[in-house]
Amino acid sequence: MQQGGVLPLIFFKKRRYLFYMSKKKEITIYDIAKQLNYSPSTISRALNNHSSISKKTISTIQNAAKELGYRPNSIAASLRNSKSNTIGIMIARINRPFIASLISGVEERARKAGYNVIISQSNDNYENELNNAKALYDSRITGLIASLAMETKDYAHFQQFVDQGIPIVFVDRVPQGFNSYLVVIDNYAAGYRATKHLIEQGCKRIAHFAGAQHLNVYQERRKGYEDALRECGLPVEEELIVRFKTLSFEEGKKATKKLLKMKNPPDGIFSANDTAAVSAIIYAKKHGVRIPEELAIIGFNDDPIASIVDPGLSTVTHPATKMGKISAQRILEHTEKEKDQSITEVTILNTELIIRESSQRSKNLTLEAKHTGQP
Amino acid sequence: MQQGGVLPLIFFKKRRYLFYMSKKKEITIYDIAKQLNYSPSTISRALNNHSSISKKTISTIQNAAKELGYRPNSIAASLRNSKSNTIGIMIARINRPFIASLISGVEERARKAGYNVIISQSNDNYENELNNAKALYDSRITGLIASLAMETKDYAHFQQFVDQGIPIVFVDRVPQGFNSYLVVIDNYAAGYRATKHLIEQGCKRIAHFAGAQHLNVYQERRKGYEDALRECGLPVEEELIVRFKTLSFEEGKKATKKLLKMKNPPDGIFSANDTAAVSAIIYAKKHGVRIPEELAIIGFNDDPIASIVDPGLSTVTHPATKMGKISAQRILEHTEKEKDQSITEVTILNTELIIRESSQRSKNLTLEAKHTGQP
DNA sequence: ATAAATAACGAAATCGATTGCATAAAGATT
DNA sequence: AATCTTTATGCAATCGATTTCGTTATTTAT
Repeated sequence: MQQGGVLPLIFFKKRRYLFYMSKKKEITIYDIAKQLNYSPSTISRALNNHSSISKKTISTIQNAAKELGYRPNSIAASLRNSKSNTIGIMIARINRPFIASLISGVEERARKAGYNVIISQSNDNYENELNNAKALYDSRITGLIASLAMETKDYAHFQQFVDQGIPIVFVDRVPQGFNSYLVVIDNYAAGYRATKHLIEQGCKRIAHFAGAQHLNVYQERRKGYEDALRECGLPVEEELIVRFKTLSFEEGKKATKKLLKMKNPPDGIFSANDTAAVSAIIYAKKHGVRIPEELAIIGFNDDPIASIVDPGLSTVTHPATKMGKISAQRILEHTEKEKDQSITEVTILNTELIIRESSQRSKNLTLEAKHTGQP
Repeated sequence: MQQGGVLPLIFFKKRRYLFYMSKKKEITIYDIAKQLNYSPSTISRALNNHSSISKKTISTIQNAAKELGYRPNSIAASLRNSKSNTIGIMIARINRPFIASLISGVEERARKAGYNVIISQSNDNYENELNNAKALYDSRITGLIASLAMETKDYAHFQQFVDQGIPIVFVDRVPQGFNSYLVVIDNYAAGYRATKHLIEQGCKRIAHFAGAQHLNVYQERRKGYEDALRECGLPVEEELIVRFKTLSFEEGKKATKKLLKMKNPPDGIFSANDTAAVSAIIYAKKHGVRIPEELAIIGFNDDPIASIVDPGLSTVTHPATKMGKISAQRILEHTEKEKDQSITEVTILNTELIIRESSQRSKNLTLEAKHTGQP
């Protein structure tokens, strides 16, 4: 749909003789050893500031290393140590705001500790997830950070990591009954609060855009929604719970259309993501339904579009970057302490309701508060 | 701003004895060799379908390998081959729609070829970029795909890759005068067309939100803008060219405010990105300026927010995913053919204007066309 | 002053896969 | 039958860093 053809141009520039001779020789600890008349063992130890090497020798060697342009070969070290200072990430899609921020957090924390980050995306396809698991395993990653593909219902492909003592951190979309680290938000509480908020705004018939129910995140959001209704004495009506496959823009439009056509249409929608919620706003607006007066809407994730759509979409913030950082942290700690993975440790992060105009019926927010932050 | 505290819970589950004994032993080619009474050489060759091994032996060995649960140790192979089947990515920030899609494209293409992808982000900081370059270099990546940090004006840290024959593909934000592969769009043409479009819509005083001018992308967009004006007999006025530092939402707001306050305010804006353009739409709307009638606006990138803001933002599409795929492809080809890098090969991708309501003065688009695709 | 302890460093094995060279056996050639 | 190929496989070195186990000096303790 976007982009067009490809116009390949070629510019020739002067060729440098160097390139045709050979690649510049890599300096190894053996080269340093020869140069300084030390053994490679000593060089290695000196470069790692080992205590058994005298300070003088250490500085001599480190200086020489710098002088010679020595660069450690981390692959060799990885082989010897049989681990690679690399954290693997398995997610469904990189180009989703939440995931991109998550990855960003992982990368930031990991790199600070001298780790590399390998990414792999499944496009929500189980088969891909399986292959990616193999590839990451074969790369001898130090730890795995994973958020399940939509299709994934079986977790056998994660066992290989456990068998090798490689820690796994599941984030957001997590499996059930699999020993690992979990980093999640309290989806139940968030769903509950979002729904409660709509009720407080006077909604009596609240619909729910529900995601695939075999995924913890969507199931829990729905449960929170239902319990909030029950607790406030409102009926849970099946016809108001729309089961989405992917919570896409298109699906959201269709769902909204169907809901608005009902003889007794809802006066509020809690959507399990922002994309569908925004499509509801746009569709409703287009068809003359006033938001939030006739239809109050709240989403989930606080994607950039939430603050841009008009009226601004109320939503639940997802501390994506922080989740990434914590996930990386779990791996690092685990590795440091050489813990085993026969325990499940759960980290639950707080979410926050962001109330914008799409659900605010009582008092009006100032216009200034409307578009905060930079999308 | 988002998220709150952390609630760490711990669930203990039954411990499995296995974990306390030892990690499951990894199967190597030596194990297979012993099992089948072949030499490791033969095992290695058989697993790689080497022609000098008989078909019978190959199938025997491959079956045994599967049976025993053999998993190749790619680190060992990397060491021996002194390259790692890994493509490194250096970008400013992962959580930008364009970049995330770019990475997605790289990952997809690379993984298909059995390559891993390591990411590193500089946060637009030169120092970080430098360190990331070192880290990636030390990881012995097969090739590098890089988009420059905002601060970067010196390219010496890329020379180490060249010296080792490691191909570099610069994408989008590319350096000048550095032998490498380039994958870019025609920013000049895009800027020209975007501006021309505004002129065709009747704009006489068109402002430009310009990005940092030492970066090719922003410089070229500006030049396209200026040449379009000149060609149509319109004056290029310095006071209408706003020099942004980061093209952020906040900056956009400030710039719009300033422009609208002028005694002779502009009737059109060509923004070098969507974020700033969207902020202009929102600010202008808020202050009663009619879009596009009084102020026509066009952005750049086609971020999701562009199709969500109301009125929809006209913009220039950036074939991000495709650029990523092509970049990966360049690395793969280079590696396959063992080319040298004393040539600069430029791939220029087409962009397309997407006309939405923010710039469409003459005929109205149908509402249906307004929100296409899923953001 | 002599045994004991410590400091500083080296030799060599190791991690696992790859590959140039050698070799043995079988087949082809004259 | 002797020579030459071809086919199929093994030997051993190699990639570069790490680490165990020694081996020397040198210092401390008795």
